[in-house]
Amino acid sequence: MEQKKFYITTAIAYTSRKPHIGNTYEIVLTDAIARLKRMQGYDVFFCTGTDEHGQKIEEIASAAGVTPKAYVDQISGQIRTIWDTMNTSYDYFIRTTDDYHEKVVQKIFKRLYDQGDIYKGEYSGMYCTPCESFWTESQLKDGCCPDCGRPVKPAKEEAYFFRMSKYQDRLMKHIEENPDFIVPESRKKEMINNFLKPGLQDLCVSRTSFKWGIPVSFDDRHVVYVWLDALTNYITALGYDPDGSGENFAKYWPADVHVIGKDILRFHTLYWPIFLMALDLPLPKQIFGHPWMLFAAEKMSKSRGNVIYADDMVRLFGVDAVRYYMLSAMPYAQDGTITYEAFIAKYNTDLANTLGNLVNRTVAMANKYFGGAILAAGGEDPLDVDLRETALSTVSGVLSSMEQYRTADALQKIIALAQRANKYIDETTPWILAKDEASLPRLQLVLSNLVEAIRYLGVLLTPFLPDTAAAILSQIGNPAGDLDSLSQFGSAPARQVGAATPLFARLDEQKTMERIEKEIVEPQKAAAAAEAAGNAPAEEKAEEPAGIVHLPQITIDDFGKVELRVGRIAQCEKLKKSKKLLKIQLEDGEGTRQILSGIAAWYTPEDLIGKKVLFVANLKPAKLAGELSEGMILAADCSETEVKVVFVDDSIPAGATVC
RNA sequence: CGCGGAGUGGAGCAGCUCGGUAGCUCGUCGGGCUCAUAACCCGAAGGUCGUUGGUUCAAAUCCAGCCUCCGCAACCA
Repeated sequence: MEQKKFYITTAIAYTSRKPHIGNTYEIVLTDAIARLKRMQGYDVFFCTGTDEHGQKIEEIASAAGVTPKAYVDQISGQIRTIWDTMNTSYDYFIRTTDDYHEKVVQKIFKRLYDQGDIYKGEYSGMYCTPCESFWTESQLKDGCCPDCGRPVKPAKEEAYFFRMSKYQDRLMKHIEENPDFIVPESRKKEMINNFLKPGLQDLCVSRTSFKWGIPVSFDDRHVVYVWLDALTNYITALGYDPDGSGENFAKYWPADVHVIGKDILRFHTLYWPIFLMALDLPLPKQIFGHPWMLFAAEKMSKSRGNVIYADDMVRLFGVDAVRYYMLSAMPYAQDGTITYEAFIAKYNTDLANTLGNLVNRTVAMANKYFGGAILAAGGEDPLDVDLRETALSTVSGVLSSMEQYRTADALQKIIALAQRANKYIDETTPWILAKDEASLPRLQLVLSNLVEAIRYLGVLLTPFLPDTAAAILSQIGNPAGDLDSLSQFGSAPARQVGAATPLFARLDEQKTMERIEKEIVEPQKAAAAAEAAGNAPAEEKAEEPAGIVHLPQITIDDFGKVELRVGRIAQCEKLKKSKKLLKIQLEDGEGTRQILSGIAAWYTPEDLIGKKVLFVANLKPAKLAGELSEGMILAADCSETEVKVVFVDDSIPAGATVC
């Protein structure tokens, strides 16, 4: 019998830091899909791993005083530990620093170069000489290097580029002909309208400005840059080799689905298929862009102090409780949220009250009334029939929801079956049946039906909550646990149930919140404080620090280079093409000059016209949104979300110098 | 007019493809039960489905405009 194969992947996790619970969602989601596919008889290959190269890692490692390799070894290990803690059943864990991967990426690069898809060109950007770093304009802070605060200058760097345009039409056609290639639907439109229609830019695929990467085999000043390295993990993990691939590659490629975060959809739906076309390989069947898990409606970020880590949650609540929240509380296409309160509520309602209590009360009754003996399910009372029908339709419902990877729908249906079973208990009132000798046969049948319904729950929960499912099946006497056994309600034979052991202890909200505060939040705050005090690794470098950032000292001469003057805002209008920019005509004492300022979120033109402000008069003009900007108006960053312009007294004439 | 998404009882979501009594979970109120983890079951209150107009016998659902949020892209000088 030939088994159908199913190749499923997560994105590989970047090893710059420990992943938070939002990052962990992806592996759990993918795991649930993979486990169900295995139950359905597929030969599943489930691949995950870590993405370990790049400038950022090089910098973090050097700040921490370790080699990049030592650093990524540590983080990759940490990530793998979390994946294991989450009880995920990946078949292969790839690292982009694996010898095999590096070797094949080099071969791929060479091949693409030889066949003309990769060419040598120039990458231009802003360069900070002391730091030896390129920055894009948007990364600059006040026009200076975001790292050291020193000025940058436009510079060019030799780089290799991939000719995206060549394959664009083929890709467009593929997307049109395969409506399920990109899901959800809304993401597909975004990709087509934003990138494909305007025309794809050629992609920079090498760098010379850092070393921590895979060297280009024929030009060792260059390392392979990000995506050509990272994306190819999906095929190198299977043993792909341009000169002859391994068995797994032949067996499993193309991927059936790449599960990824919506933020990297562009790379997976545009660049990756094009790379594959260039290599003359089949494209993956589907890219599934899942939404983000947010903490109380904000993107999780360590600097905001709102990070939740999966392993902390598992330590307090158990792995299946965390898996359950992720899989049941996340909407399909929109971002979902996690709060401790919501977590506790969901845990109590579904896991403790509905599911756990159902199993507990049923098993307790079976033991109490019949010493744990259970017969095969059956009965034709309308109540029995309804329970049976609900159980059977739950099976098909769960499977069809999962066809679209709708785990929340699937779990909701499973819980609904548990609710139906709880209701069946109320309807059949076993405790009354137990009082009359004559109704004991009926009682036995009722309990058998209940135990059978619980068996359905156990089997159906297996992909989502593997440990809990096993515990349920064990408590009801280890009946068959495969999907086929669900085709007939009552197929499980007579047996003995075990002891009634609660599956999920109910949580007291107040006490639990106190415990979370003490065991998760406080240690995290302490760690953050220690880090702010400066004795922690510079792990946080790329993100905005919590306190005031001081730049290096400058001399009076340095300051003298800045021409600060007072100007009067004569005219001001909103730029239609921009959300942030205001176009200002400024009287500078000699005439007027045009300045663009990114303060549209806080000021309307009326607020500003006639006001006097400070501006930098000798800033090199730049083009913003196609408009010339000849200077910069000074404003104060009051908080992350508020900016205030520094107005000056009206008695100061326009053109006056500030020193 | 860059592209896309969202706006449904106090909270979180489903329904919209294929128009026809607005559904689920939590919360609130009332009732029932006692096998069970103060759990379970039933009932009730609570929504003119962002707004304005249009199509239709009929619109949460289709069409157009507007308002408010969000994401992507872009340019916070």
